[in-house]
Formats: sequence, C-alpha cells, structure tokens
Amino acid sequence: MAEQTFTIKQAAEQTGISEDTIRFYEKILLLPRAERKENGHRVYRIEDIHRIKLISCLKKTGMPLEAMRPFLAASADFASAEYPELVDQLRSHRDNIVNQISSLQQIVDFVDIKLKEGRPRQECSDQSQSEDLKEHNEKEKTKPISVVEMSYFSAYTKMGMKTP
Amino acid sequence: MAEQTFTIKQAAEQTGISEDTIRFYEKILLLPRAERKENGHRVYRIEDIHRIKLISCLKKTGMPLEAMRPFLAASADFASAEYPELVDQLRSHRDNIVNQISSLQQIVDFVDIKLKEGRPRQECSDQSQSEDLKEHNEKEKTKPISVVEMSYFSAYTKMGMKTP
DNA sequence: GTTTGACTTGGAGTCGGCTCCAAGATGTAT
DNA sequence: ATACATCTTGGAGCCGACTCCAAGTCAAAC
Repeated sequence: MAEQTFTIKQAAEQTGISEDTIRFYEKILLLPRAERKENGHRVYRIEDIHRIKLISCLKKTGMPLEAMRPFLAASADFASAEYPELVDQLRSHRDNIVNQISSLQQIVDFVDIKLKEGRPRQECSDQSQSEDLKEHNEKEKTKPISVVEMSYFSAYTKMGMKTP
Repeated sequence: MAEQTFTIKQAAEQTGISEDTIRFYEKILLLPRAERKENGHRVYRIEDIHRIKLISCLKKTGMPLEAMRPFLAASADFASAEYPELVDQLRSHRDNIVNQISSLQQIVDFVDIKLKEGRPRQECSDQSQSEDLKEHNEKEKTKPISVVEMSYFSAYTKMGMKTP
C-alpha cells in the first residue's frame, strides 16, 4: 500500500496546531517546505505530523520557537547531534527544563496547600541566595529559579487563619 | 527596629525583575499600588518582595500574567481562596501544570536519549488518541498533552544508527 | 547653584507568535 | 456552468509582555 499522506487540514486536526500556524512554521523554516501536489496543495507524511507534534510538545513547555531548532535538528538528523555545540545546547535546555519542573512542582505544592488549607511542611529547601553569579550565559536567559523564592508560603500561610 | 523597606531598585535586584517591569506590573494592577514616600518614590516591604517573587516564579512556569491574578489573590487574601470559582481556577491551573511537568519530563527523557545515544525504553505510555474530546473548555486553552505525541522517539531513533 | 543620581510619569516602540484577510487556483457536486 | 469547498500566496493586524524614552521632581555632593 502507498504511504499515507495528509492535507494541511488533517495535519492540523491531528496535531492540534492550526493550518495557519503550520503555514507560519513553514514560513519561518521551523518546518521544512512541505511537498506540493500538482495543484500546489501541501502534502504531509507521518514524519511531518510527528515533527509538528514535537513542536507542539516543546511549545507546551514554554520553549520559544527559535530555541526549538536544535531539538528539531536532533530529531530530524540524528547524526548532527554529535556536533558538540548542539549537544551543549541540548544539555542546557535539559537543565532549564529540570529547573522548570522543580518550579512547577513547587507551584503544584503551593496550590495543593492552598486547596487543602493545610500548612507547608516547611520553608522549601534553600539553595543559597546566589542570585547574581554573574556568569551571564548568553544563550540562556531563564535563570534557575531559586527555591527560596517560595518563602511567601510562610509569609502568607502564617498570617492566614485557623491553624488547627 | 523599624520594618525594613526597599527602593524599586533594590526590589528589582532582589527579585530579578527589572524596575520597568515592576512598574509595569503595578500599572496593570498585578501588583497593588506601592506606597510612596513624600517625594513620590515607591517603597517596598518584604511582603511586596515576596509577591513579586511569586509572580516571577509563576512567570517561569509560562503562566500568562492574567492567569496569575487568582494565584495572587490566594496568597494575598487567603480567605478569598474559599470562593469556589477561585478554587476551580486554582485546580485547573494545577492540572495544567501537572500536564506541563509530564511534557517536560518527556522532553528531558528525549534529550537524555539523544545525548546518550541510547534507545528509548519504550514508546512512552499511551493515553488513548482522544485528541478531540470536544468538550472544549472555555477557560483553559492548553490541552493536556497526549504522550502519544512523543512517538517521534521511535520514528527517529529507529532510523537512527548503531543500535548496539 | 549647578551637577549627579535615583527616582517619577505617560506614552511610544519592539518582539514573538500567531491570526486574519483578500485574491486567486483548483476540485467535486448539482 | 455555477456554486461551494479546499486549498494557495503575501501581507497586514493583533495581543501579551515587556522595554525604552523624554520630561520632570527631589536630595545630596561639590
């Protein structure tokens, strides 16, 4: 059987990314130029769908489109992942994400506490107030989040109410 | 001893949010109007710093400023967290974040795999391809990310190389 | 007393990421 | 053939979140 292909509409449906946005991604070269049929209509294959889903997934993590290029390169062209620069970028993105996860986890804890009306178990782990270790890294703007920032827990839950 | 206060510059330094941005947050009422000294200069207290840090923290999780209002309400005015609508909002944000975390965790796994040149252990848990359960919820735009989307793992690692 | 520095204000400009539109080509149904 | 749907293109417009600017105030330093 022939390889399954999709219209842009189907691609949009499958990925949850709008047709307009898919075209936009192509325009900015986040997606390779899609093949066209004789009439000029775009044709997508399953790999293209996967690529769009990858973008969607990264997008949901808050990654800016430009930052996705190395990831997409790594997926599309595995060999390129061996170029050290790319590996470094991946690594630092990884670090960012790990930090993001811990921020998110704290927000979840925070919300849970608010929802349950309980108190925080503690103050949340400290990690030194080295906000300004001044090796300002050009490529990465998202500073690691210092867990100390969550001290509003105590700040507010203390003045809260009904501590049982 | 008198309560410690801070200038906007100090607030900016402590929170990592620029002076301009702090003023901007005040302008859009994400922050309450700061008290002024006789000369009109803003004065911040430790609670204000905490609030700004909360915003910073939420921001790092990719939350839009508007979405933060309920969180800030919940921290600032604990009692208001008992209004059901607010609780619902908190709950759905919580859900979003949990989804985000799982997306992020997958990206981390993905990167780790790419970095280690290993294979994925599997396909990542399925969770049904119900992409379009059409109860499109007005308040929440970020669909839960379907882990299936990560199938590009196999798509690409298969065509990869040196499977040992 | 004028220069310096830290601030104030309102408003304009920028940037990323879409989102919408008009004009036009093609395909299929009646 | 005429309508309707589905696509194409380039470009304009929009929104969120800043970021920058000019003009002005005030206080202390020289």
